Amino acid sequence: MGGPRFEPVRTVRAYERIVEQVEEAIESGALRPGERLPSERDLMGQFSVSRSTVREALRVLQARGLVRSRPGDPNGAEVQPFSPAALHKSMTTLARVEELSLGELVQFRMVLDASANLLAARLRTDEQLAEMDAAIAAMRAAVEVGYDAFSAADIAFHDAVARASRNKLIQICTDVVRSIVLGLVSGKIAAAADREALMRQSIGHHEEVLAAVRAGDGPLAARLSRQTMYDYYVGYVPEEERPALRALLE
Amino acid sequence: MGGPRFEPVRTVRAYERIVEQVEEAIESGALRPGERLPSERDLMGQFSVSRSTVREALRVLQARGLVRSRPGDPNGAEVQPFSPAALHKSMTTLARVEELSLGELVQFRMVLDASANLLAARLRTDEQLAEMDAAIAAMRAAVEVGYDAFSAADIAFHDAVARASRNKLIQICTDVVRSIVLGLVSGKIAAAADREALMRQSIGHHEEVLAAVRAGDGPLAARLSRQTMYDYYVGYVPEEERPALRALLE
DNA sequence: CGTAGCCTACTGGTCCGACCAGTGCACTAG
DNA sequence: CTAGTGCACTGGTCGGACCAGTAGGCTACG
Repeated sequence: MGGPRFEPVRTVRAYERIVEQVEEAIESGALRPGERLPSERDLMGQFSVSRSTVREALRVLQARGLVRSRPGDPNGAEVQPFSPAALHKSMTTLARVEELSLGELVQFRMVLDASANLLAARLRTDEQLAEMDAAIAAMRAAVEVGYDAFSAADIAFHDAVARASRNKLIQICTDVVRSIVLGLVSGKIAAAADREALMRQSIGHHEEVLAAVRAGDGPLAARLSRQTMYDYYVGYVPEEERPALRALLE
Repeated sequence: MGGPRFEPVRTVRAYERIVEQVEEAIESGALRPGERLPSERDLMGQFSVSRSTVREALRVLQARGLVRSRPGDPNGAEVQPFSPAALHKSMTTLARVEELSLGELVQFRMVLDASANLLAARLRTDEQLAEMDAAIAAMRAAVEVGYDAFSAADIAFHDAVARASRNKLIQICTDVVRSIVLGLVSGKIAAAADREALMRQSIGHHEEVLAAVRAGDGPLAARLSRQTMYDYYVGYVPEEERPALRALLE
């Protein structure tokens, strides 16, 4: 006590510092999507490391979704536009190793979608309303075509609402969680005997939601959207998880 | 048209298949946290690839937070328990490259925290209520100590609420987004001249929220928690973003 | 003169062999 | 029985090598 407070030295791997530098360049905007990194052989000169080290750094950057390399490309790795792929990957991992239940996922979707509708009722433009109209029309047309087309139109509707919320975080999380949920249940829905009735019911619910959004009644839109999602998925959620879902419905 | 529909062949890198196999083993539970992978030199034998390839695969797995290697460790890489670190990383990247505004982040926290409170009002145990009581007591005690202690107690309160919601996704996303927000504003709060008044006001708000949770009034708890967060952060949100935040307040 | 096709100079993907600084464990000397 | 010392192994890094693939310039043909 009393002496100088030494901090434990942290050994930093060479490849980590390369990752940091490139990451900083990308996140600060010095490197924009579409631009190219120098070739691996150039980079080993610039960083004064071996190619193995450069490559390990590039692997990490690629795993984070920041760059992409293609064999034979005369240019170096390409800086990628942001995509939620990495977010999606880690959330999917989370869902598997933490054993996220379908109930939790659906509950989260109810929360996000309701919030998106609440905001959309306030902030939507007429153009976005038209997109939602078009999506519902597509849903109606898709009932005859098949579940895949219906699901695509359904997604388009929810995406339009999410965009109208003007919150990118809501948009992206909605997208990520939805794809995980659909990965779990889409097979079951497609195989359900009464799927046509389900689809028609869902369309009616979506129309009610849209009417509330159009009228600017955010709380109503939020409540209806929660109910819509509950009705659509409750059949696939185990009995014991349903009360937690219903807790969101008042 | 009419001929057999060929699919484009996707060349799969060797290291990717190693990643897939190890990932599968971990996510399926065949490899549990704390267990060790074989050494890199063993793995090159098992997968019939060179060590460089093994190492690139391990770098990817490490970037995803699934394993961790330590130089000198006589055992191989250690399988890690899930941590939201990877999720945090990709969301932080998202916040930077997509230029997520503080307004969007705070709005998202309002949504998550309100939902957590809504659920907590229904599902909380007496033990969790006690934790929330303790956290508020700590907040009160910390006003004299300093902002860091206050912030820690504040986090403890919100964590207790999130746990009481019994939704791991809400817990983790709350945690991740909160740390990003605090990274943006904690310096400003600590330097604010009227921070003591802000802290006292915040404590009062938290007490009201807790009372609603204790009474089982979910909608009230949700509304109060939104207001609490709004009041706490609105000073740091640009004027033009505030209407979107207020849209959540009715 | 225009174009089809080849050639070359690169790229990234993979392999090999080597060295170093650490770590844990068994063995040994006290 | 313990304290200390090697040793055998680890991951981190290096350098060189080869391969398959690509793009773009060059050539030769029409």
